[in-house]
Order: sequence, then structure tokens, then C-alpha cells
Amino acid sequence: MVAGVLVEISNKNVDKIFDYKIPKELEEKIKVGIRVLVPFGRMMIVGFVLEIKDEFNDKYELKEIIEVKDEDIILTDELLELGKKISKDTLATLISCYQTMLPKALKAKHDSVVNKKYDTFYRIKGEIEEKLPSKQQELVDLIKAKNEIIRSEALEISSSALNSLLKKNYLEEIKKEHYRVDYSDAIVPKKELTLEQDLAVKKIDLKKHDVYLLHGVTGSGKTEVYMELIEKALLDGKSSIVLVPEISLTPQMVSRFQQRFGKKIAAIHSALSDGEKYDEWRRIARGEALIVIGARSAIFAPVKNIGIIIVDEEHSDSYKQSDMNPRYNAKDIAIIRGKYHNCPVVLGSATPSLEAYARALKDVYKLVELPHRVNGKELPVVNIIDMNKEMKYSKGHFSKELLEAIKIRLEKKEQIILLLNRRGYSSFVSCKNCGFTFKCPNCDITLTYHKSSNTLRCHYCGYGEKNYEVCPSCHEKALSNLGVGTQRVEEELQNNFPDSKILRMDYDTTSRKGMHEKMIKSFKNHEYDILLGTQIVAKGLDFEDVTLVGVINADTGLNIPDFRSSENTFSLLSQVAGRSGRSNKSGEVFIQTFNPNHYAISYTKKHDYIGFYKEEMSIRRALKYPPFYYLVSIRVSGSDEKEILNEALKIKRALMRNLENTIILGPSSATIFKLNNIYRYNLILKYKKEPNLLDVLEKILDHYKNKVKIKVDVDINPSQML
DNA sequence: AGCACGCCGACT
DNA sequence: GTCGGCGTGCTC
Repeated sequence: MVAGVLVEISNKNVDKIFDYKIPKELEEKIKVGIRVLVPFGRMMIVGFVLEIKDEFNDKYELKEIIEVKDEDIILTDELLELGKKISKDTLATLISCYQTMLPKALKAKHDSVVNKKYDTFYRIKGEIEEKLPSKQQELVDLIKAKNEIIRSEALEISSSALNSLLKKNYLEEIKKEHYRVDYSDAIVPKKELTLEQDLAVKKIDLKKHDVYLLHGVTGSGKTEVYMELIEKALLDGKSSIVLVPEISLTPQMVSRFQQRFGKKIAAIHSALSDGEKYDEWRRIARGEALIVIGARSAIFAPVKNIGIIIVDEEHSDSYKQSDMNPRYNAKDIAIIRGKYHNCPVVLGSATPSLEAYARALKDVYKLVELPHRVNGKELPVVNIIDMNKEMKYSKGHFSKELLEAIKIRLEKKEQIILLLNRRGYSSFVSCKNCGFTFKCPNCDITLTYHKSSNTLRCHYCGYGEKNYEVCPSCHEKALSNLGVGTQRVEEELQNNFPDSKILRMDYDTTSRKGMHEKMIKSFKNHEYDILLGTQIVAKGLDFEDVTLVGVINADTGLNIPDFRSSENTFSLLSQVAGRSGRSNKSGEVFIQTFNPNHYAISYTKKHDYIGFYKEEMSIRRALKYPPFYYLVSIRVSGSDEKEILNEALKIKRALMRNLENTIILGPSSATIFKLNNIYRYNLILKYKKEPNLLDVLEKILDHYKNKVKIKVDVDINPSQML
């Protein structure tokens, strides 16, 4: 017998099946989907068994498999097929796909580090006829009563009694695996659904595959809908996967699932150690955990009989892996798995991605709506503050209106959330007088300021011009590059309200394990009056006493050199506005901006998703961006700047020769042009229909696969354009 | 990935 | 003449 093995080296040259003889003594143990140790060249390497066959390849002598690494199958047929599909769609090596599907502990470099832990239990073995000393008898009685007993409990009674019983061979020893993560039992029964929620649940057919877009305003109770659907699947004996953008940022969501479903859940998050992740993975594989909740990679959870897949906050770009291969999108994987299991996939959001909403309108996805808040209240009133006017009176970060509103809420002892938008911190030039920013005439993307050359450049097409002294719009000498730090804003806030208690939450203060959760708890307990933070404060948090939300600088996000910057800004502002007035008290929102007329801001004020959608779609259509066109970004990087640019141009020419209906932009320098002495150039492809595209790209990658000095990375449907 | 083979430059 | 540079190719 011969096994086809894929070795654990992520390199296009060895990304194929190598055949090995199966020694007689291993024949029983070798199964498709397990890992084995094989000799490879002069090395010993772990690989995955992908096929088992009879016939020999007699061109050369085959080597033998050395040993078996797994007793149980770790890649099921479904996951094996899924890996092949991802590899094909993303042009990544097959082995890299399998590796991302598995927890770290199952990868070659780690598997000696993580050990399974066991608990020892004892049971009575047969009849005991002799008369036992009292302590031993006590122990025997206890074990008889409980059927079995854990070692620690036995030791509490008497270690010597236990030892004597063991010596006399009266006890049977049982080893049970000890999981490092423990969940308490379910304690909270389900809430009564509102009519609207109930209707949404009924629209989703659990018996067949369809993709649903659940468009529910902030506070409309999407989570209750998810839980009801999961419960229905559970009654049918089926499991579920729930994806959330970043699980460490949504502890409230996890705890609600835990309270409702108890030990049936497995929460996979970054705070878990490799060993803990491994334990969770095995609990899932054995069917002990039926509800998996986690970030992007949780879509690969080894659940068997899936009844529903939920992707919460589907507009989030965190579902796309963009920093390494395979550059996959968990939403795509969700749909593939949904088809395989013939179960629905529910994409939920208050501000759906344009792609998803466009598909819903075309009936590719089924649209389910939750237009009202569960508390029956209207969405909070949003006030837009024109900071161009404000800046004439004060030089701080706060407008008079916002300060006044904070004062009133503090007096009423209500809570406040302030968002300092730090996304797009990269330098761009804007006019302090009129708010003018420089845009690329070809791409409608904010130009990035390059200090060294004093130029403004477009990172899409490479367009560049010299920086200006005077604002071309209002002719004032008021151009500057903007940037604000949280500490400075905190100081200013404290000076204005010396008696208020301010909690600052950003990536610096929450990086320590568990800090984020602790902060949320203390804010919920009213230990603080004001929560000041970055994007973190916008994510699905539910604070009853928050009645005022302020956005200090709505603009920075608009100036990110990315065609999605308006969409992302609209989405962020809508999300953070939704934190206000979630219980009985009605809420209000203040948004400070230098662009009060920008549509991303004016539609936030009106809570008008559809209006925003229509306006943004017309821009996307005109400029040939998704969802009208598909994008591919190609990055060429290496240490020799001239050579890299040259190769990028060669690739462009090759693409132009082989593709008919594709627009090719660039090469242009990447946002971070030089990183660790590696230069990076980008090409961007836009196309509607190009059947040969994957083949052409594959050929280009093949051409560069042996070149050490030049690296070519392809990102299909990139989520951001850096 | 890791290792051997092989074909040109500066050295005991 | 040789030691060693890393560019190229191969691993069942």
C-alpha cells in the first residue's frame, strides 16, 4: 500500500503529493486526514496523508513512512476538500491552507510542546470481601455511591487509604482528558422575542442552504435572533458556528452565549494559550461542544453536522486575512461550508457591506430586516458640529456644543462615550481653514504626504504632485497634516471636567490580558462617567446608562487612501452612534467634523443606510470599484528598488498581453514603501469578467517561485488597499 | 525548508 | 592552481 503525503513546507516547489510505502505494521493506523512523519530529502518532516492507493510508481524506489502522529483523523473529507478549494481560489499553497485550518498545536513545530492533560479517576474493581480499615471503607463507600471518584477528592479523605486500596488491586484507574478551559452551566433562560425578531427567525429556513442578510439597526436585538436560530438547530441535533470580528473585543457577546448555552459552547479567542486552543479544537472535533464562537479562523472549526452559520458584523474587514497566505475571506468559506452542510448562512449587520446589500437587492441573498430597536425607542438624535466654525473660537478638540452636552449628562449622572478616530493616522494634508483635502484626480483617493520629498502621492496609480503652500480652495495659508493622541484629549477633557472620572481605552491600555474586559465591567458598574477611546468603543458594547455619544474627529477615516473610506466611516459612525440610548432613556449623539456636508456624515445623521448605499453605489459604478468590478492586488517586493520596479512593469506587460477585459493600475509604491529595507510596489487589477485570470496569475507566481530576491504576492478581492 | 551541485572570483 | 560565493534544482 502507498500513501500520498503532503509535506509541511509551504513552498510552491513542494506543494504536491509525494508517495510513500506504508509499512505492514502501520497499515491499520494509516488513514486519509492524519499526520505522519516521513523522510524527505535528508530531513524528517511531518506531512498529511491525502490519499491511500494500491499501485506502485515503479520509476523509483519509494521511501517508507516512519511513524503515525495522530490516532484520530484531524482533517475530515470536508476540510480536505475545503483546503483544495481555498488553495485554488487564493493561489496559496495547499499546505498553507491546511495549516491555517488547524490550531497551532497541530503544526509540526509545536506538537511536542503541547501535551494533553489527564485527570485520574478510580472505580471499584469487582467484589471486596475482606473487612477493611475504617478510612479505606469510607473511601470505598464513597466511590460506590458516586460510581467513580476523581483522584484529588480521594486524596482529601486519605492518601494512605487510597494507596492501600490500589496496592490490594481493588481499584480500577481511569484516565480522562482534562480540558484547560472550563465553562459554567447555562443559567439564563431565553428571552421572549419581540414580534419583529420572531418574524426574522421564521424567515430563515434551517432545512436548506441559502445566504441571508440580516439587516438590523443598532439595538434591534440581532444576538437574540442568532441565539434562537442556534437553539432551533440544536433541537434538531445540529451544531453552529458564530463568527465575530474580534472576539476579544466582544466579551459581552460571548458571555451571553455562555449564559444561555453553557458547556455546549466553545469560544476560540486570542487570549487562549496554544494548549487551550487545542483543547477547544478537540472538544469540537469530538462533538462535545456544539456551538463554536470565534473570530475569522473559527470558520474552520471541525464541527460535523452544521445547522447554521452566523457571521456577525459582516461588514467588518477582519474576516479577510490580508497579512499572509492564504488570503481568504471567512465569509466565502462560510458559504462553502453552508452549501456542504445544506444549512443557512446568516450575515448580520446594522450597516451591511455594499457587496452584501447589492446581492440582497438582486435576490442572491435573502434580505431579512429588523428596522426597530427592541426598547421601542427611536434611534438617537445625531447632531453634526462644523469644526471649521468652532476652530475660530477655541484651539482645543472640543466644540462648545459637545462640552455643554457632556456637562448636562454629567449632572444627570448619565454616562458618556467619546470616540477618537485614529484610523488613518497616516499623514494627509488638509486645510485648517476650509477643510479641503487633496485627492487624486484619477482615483478619488486622498493623497498621502511624503515628508522626504515634500510631495503628495496617490498609492493606487502613482500620481504625484508637489505639496502646496497655500490652500487651492480658500487661498489661506492654513495647510497642515493632522493627528491627535488619546492622552492629549484625555487631559483636555479632565481640565474641562475636573470632577469627572474618565476611562481611557485604546490599544495601549487594553493590550494586557483581560484588561479590556475589566474596563468594560467597571464602566458598566458606573465606576467611571466617561469612556474615551478609539474604534474599540464602537464595537457591540451594550451599556444601559450611556445617553451621550461624541465623536471627536469624524474625518480622519475619510482620508485613508482606500476607496472604502466613506463606507468604513459611515459604518463606524453609525455603530458608535448606536451605543447611545439603548435602554429606557433616550440618547443623543454629537459628531464633530471638518466635512459637515460629506455624505458619509449626513446619512449617519439621518440614520439612512439606504440613502448612503445609493450614493456610494453611484460613485463605485463611476469609478469602477466593487461591487461593480472585482479587484486583485499584486505586490512585488524585494531589496533592490530598481529591480523591483522593473519586475512590476514586466508583470504589468505580461498581464496586458494575456488579459482582455482588465484594467491594470500601477505600479505604484505601497503605503509603507520601504519596510525593513524591502521595497514594495503594487499593481491593481479591476475586472468584471476575466475567465483566465486565475490561470494567468498562477503562471506569474510560478515564474517567480524560485526567485529569492523578488517576492510576488497576490490578494484576490482585497479588503484594504495598503 | 534544507541541502547538493556547479560554475566563476580572490586567495594560501 | 583551490576555497567559497550563492544561483539553480530536487526532495517520493
